[in-house]
Amino acid sequence: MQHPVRNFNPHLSVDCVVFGFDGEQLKVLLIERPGSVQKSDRNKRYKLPGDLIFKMENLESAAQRVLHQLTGLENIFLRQFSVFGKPDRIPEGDDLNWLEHSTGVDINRVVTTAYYSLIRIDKSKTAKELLHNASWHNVNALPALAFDHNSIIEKGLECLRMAIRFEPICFELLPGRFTVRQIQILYEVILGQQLDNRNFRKKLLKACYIEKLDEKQSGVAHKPANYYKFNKKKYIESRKDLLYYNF
Amino acid sequence: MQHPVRNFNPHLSVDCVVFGFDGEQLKVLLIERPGSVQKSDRNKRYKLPGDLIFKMENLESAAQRVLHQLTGLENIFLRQFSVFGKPDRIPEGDDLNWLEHSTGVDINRVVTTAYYSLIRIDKSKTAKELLHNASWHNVNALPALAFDHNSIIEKGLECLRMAIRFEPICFELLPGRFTVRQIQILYEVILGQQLDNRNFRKKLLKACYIEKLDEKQSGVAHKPANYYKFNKKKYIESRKDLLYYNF
DNA sequence: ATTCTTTGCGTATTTTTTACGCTAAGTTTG
DNA sequence: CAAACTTAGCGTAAAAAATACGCAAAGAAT
Repeated sequence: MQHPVRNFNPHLSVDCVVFGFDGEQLKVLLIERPGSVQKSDRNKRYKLPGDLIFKMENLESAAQRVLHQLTGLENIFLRQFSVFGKPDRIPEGDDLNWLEHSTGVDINRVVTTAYYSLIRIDKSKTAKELLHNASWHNVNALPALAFDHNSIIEKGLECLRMAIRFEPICFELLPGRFTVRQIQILYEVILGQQLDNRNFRKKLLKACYIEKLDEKQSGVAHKPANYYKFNKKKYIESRKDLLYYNF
Repeated sequence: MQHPVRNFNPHLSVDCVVFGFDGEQLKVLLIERPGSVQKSDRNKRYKLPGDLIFKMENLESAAQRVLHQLTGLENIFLRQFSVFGKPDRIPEGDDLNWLEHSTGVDINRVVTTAYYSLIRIDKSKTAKELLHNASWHNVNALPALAFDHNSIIEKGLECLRMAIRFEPICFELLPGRFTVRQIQILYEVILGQQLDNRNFRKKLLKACYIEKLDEKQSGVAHKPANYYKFNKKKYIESRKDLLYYNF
């Protein structure tokens, strides 16, 4: 990823917290920094996928570019959730050295715009990910990361948690067809709380944009579940005049 | 506001969408740009309060600084809601000229971090605001603003609207003591919808952090209403274990 | 054949929301 | 000074949603 230096804006970057769901746990995609990392950094060899942006590039385009290079996917679900711009967020020393060395620019401070991204783990091209030393990590058991990337993930998770309470964006994490249980586990993992399966089912299926398919699971060691799919069009329509507030 | 140029980071700014509530309408605080604005800009002479940030300054501190200078208030309620960083967001021509002239720096692109801020209109020092050519404008009838500031306000309003659905931050817009009706009107203005006064009251007063005071209105042409206050401590406590999700 | 797990339908109870009716307490009007 | 007007604030009845469970059914595993 050594681009011609003159095209980069050395002050601006994007970082992506890429969430994935393997059916059991919520995962985050991390990059292992190559090469010149010294001893003191041994326990910080992972970082978020991200990059400086080109001089004439949109922030969101930069995020899409990073993710496309990493996973091969296009039009990934992305949501900007915060900016991290403390003057000292890239501490002097190894991290700064590494960054200056790999970009070839003197850096005063880098402000990074953070996005979270939801992808279907099975869709992303594992080969590509491996090419970039990327790997999936359980969001509840992350290593110490470079820069302030642990804080970024934490905040991203908080925003995701907030978001799924009011819009069913978690379908972005599931395959096109899914069972009720799959969604329930996903909700349980993100919210960090067990839910009653019968009540969850009732609540979910009341939504007009969850459509029952004519397909069933097979090969599972219990009664096979029906598959459903998410109808985005109906969802958007149903939100047209939603009023709601709480104290 | 002509600071010594060398202390500024010419690539980074903050802009604040300052909301206020006058009892009837939601207002936004706008600055009238002084001096050298040419004819073609006549209809864009207003902008959001904002500034470039100092080289070693935190983003949020910069926002607080801008608002302190403007209103005289400290510890203002601030929430970062978005970054605006399109390469062309400050169009060439008059706007860029104005900015380059007033900062004395060649600017490639300025990424601005946008905050919305909630203040009690009566608390802000009107004299200071006038000193900075600031004035309150009805959020539903804004003039054409400089740069992309109209979009910034629009997005800020959207975020505020989203936020008040789940946390009662709108108390930041009201005086320390208030009547049920005042809050209701505020909700109606922000949500853009009329609400039934009896049901609104029930819903509001069920919240344990709304405390009835021993004071009543006087001098109104109808039955005087009781005053209430918002107990922040109780609010925070009550949120400790709130689980909630919707489809 | 028995056990085990999850599915998926159902029921009963409580809580919340919604849609109103109506009296009370003040000011303003005539 | 009484009547009109306005918002406050309590209440009720019906509908909808949330909660807490029971339980039979469909498969795989033993």
